[in-house]
Amino acid sequence: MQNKSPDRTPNEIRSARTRSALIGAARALFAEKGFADTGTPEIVRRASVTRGALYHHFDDKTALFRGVVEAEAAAVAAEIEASARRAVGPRDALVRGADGYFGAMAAPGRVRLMLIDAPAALGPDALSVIDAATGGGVLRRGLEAAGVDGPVAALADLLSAAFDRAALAIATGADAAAYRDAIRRMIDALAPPDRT
Amino acid sequence: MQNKSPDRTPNEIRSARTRSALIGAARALFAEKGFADTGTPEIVRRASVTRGALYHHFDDKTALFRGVVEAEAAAVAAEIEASARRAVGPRDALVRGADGYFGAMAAPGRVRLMLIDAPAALGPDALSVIDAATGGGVLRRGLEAAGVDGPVAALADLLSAAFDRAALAIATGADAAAYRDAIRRMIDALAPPDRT
DNA sequence: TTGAAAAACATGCAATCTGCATGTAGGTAA
DNA sequence: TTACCTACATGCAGATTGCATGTTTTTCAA
Repeated sequence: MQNKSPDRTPNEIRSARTRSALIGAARALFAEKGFADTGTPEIVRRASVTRGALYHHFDDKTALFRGVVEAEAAAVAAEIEASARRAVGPRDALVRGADGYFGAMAAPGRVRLMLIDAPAALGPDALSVIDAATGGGVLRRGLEAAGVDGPVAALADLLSAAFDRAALAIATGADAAAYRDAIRRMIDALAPPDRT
Repeated sequence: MQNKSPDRTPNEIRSARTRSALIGAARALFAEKGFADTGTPEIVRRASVTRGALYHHFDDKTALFRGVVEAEAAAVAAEIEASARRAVGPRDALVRGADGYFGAMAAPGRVRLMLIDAPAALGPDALSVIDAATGGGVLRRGLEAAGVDGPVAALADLLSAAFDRAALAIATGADAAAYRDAIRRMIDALAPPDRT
């Protein structure tokens, strides 16, 4: 991410530590018990911080959750791009990007955070903004690069929803192979293999 | 729905009235302000009922919400089946069913209730049960009837997710035509038109 | 018809939680 | 050193949830 430049002032270091402790504690508890069933007293207890510190760094409990989700989204996007970078062509990039996505979404609790609680707590618009800046954006560019015609933005959005549902299904114990196969089939249907 | 058979006992009538008033008031408020931001005092005020009556009929606030969502899901399923019934073949049934779905999801607040708040409040498993008994089930049978091979259950699930995302996008002001076109394209890709 | 039992509600309370307002300690800059 | 600012601590007010405990209708059998 960002290296701890040694010339940071003590206040900046303190703030970063507190913020990080809060994000970390909140991530763990939100992932385990859900956003609604986790109270701020429990979060600050786990972070070894007071509620005052929380409300100094974040507007409210939802803002803290937003911080958690943004960090998760950034991690997922990084893993997708890392996978896609190893691709040989645009269609291969889609397939490899999909692998990267599923690998990233296998992180414990991530499905609950990003796909279950985030839409309700942050609202669909805020979430789509985060998505566009991370996973959704690369998917759309991937479709365009693969030469898909038609309403590419809408197609990318729908395909993104299918990805999410697949990750959700796998996380809740469904047959992972079947869902990966189904996703592959969708990609093939939209971006014909013979095109690459 | 169900005709008021004249031989119902007064208690049954009273209970049904109270339940109905609660479901109706809750539906309106949950749709407008969301599940988390609606308190039970406000619900019972609108329903002209006391909180005691609420907790007599429902285990908790979440159970009331489940009642609302189940009613919504039943209404959506009914509209889908009504549309699909007019189809001439299995593939046409998919397309007409899609129209029915989008028509049903245009009901004010329904997207928020079913696609935003329900997953977080009821949990994905409870929601998938409701979905399987309503929209998801007909979609899967539709794909099977259309002769789709492969992991049909997974494909139906992913396609269902795409439908949901399209309804969400349209409800939040996206280009409806583009999303309907994208859905049509997905159906065409999975169930080739020449097959019918 | 009546009276006991059950169903359907009504009321009040205890435990929490959230957000903020106000107070304090440590850091910064002139 | 001093005045100010950032980062945090503490306490409080309002609201909410779920339940425990009354009260009022219905039911049903004698």
